[in-house]
Amino acid sequence: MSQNGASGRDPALELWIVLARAFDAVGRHARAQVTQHGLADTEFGILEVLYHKGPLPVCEAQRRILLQSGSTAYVVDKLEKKKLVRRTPNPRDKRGTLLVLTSKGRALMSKIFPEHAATLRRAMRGLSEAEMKRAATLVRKLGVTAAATILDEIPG
Amino acid sequence: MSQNGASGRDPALELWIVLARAFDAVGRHARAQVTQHGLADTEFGILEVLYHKGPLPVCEAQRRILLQSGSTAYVVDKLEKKKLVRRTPNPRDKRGTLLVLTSKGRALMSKIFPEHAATLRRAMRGLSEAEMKRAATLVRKLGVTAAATILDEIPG
DNA sequence: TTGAGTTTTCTCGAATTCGAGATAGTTTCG
DNA sequence: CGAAACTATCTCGAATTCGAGAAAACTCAA
Repeated sequence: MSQNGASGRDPALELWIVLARAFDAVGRHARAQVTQHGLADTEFGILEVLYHKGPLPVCEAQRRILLQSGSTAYVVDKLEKKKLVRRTPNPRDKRGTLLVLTSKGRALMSKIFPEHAATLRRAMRGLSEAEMKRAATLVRKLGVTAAATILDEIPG
Repeated sequence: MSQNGASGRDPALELWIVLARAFDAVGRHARAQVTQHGLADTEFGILEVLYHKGPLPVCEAQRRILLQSGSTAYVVDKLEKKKLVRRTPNPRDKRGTLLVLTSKGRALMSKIFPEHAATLRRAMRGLSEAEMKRAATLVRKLGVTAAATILDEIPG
């Protein structure tokens, strides 16, 4: 997303750079772990939502993993081929499709997820719990307000 | 990178999710701005380092934009075709190549960069300056320690 | 109820990124 | 010095992501 450079004295610029680096570094930990089990991080992302929330429409899962619809279809295809997820019609909305974890998928997640959580704790052990919470509060606020204004940019 | 879900009561998990969302949201602002000038964010990233640091070896620029070497070559090719950057031999190290901004590149950046900074300030106006600084301190610490332990993961 | 506007999902081609070499040059140190 | 290990860059094919439609279904106000 562009990092770098003469961040200098602009707090926004500096936060942006720092955010990108941290996201990248922590992401490498997460990716390395998940890859060991033959999953891409986006695949893991979908399995994780389903594991915790139960069956969901594709669009709902998509929102969580921050991919466009085309990419999501691609990832779901892969999960279906691996028999980790099944597409079923959505009775509530005939446009939609429900994603359901197969028992194979659930078994895999119950093995992987605890490892995943441990990996993240390890990756973040530079911060105390209190610091993590303070960081999360600030960064959440940042994300929420930034997301709320995305379309006000060069609007019409 | 996988976001989502039952973050629940694990501060590390929660911070990870929040980080991903914020990075995505702010990134959309940045990308939208830069795209208006016909640049991809990775292209902008390289121009920005050169703009602020002067000529640099490819590998140096690469470190800043968080891409692999193959992707970096691809991006530099595009910048060269657009006459924004020139590859020149590196007298210090005959393996390497120096990237130099052309005058066209410098002119472009002197126009775009201030806008870019303004865009980021706007994207982040949900936080006060003091909050940005506190966030940056925490997130920097997170990034630095996470980066320092990447290879200790499932090592040998 | 009808139709304009929105939402969900998928397809497809193009753009981007990765990752594994290959090559050439550098460094280290016995 | 010379071998081994490392670094910088590029190439190339494969994997991934995007983005723009298209088709079907839903919403809701007049």
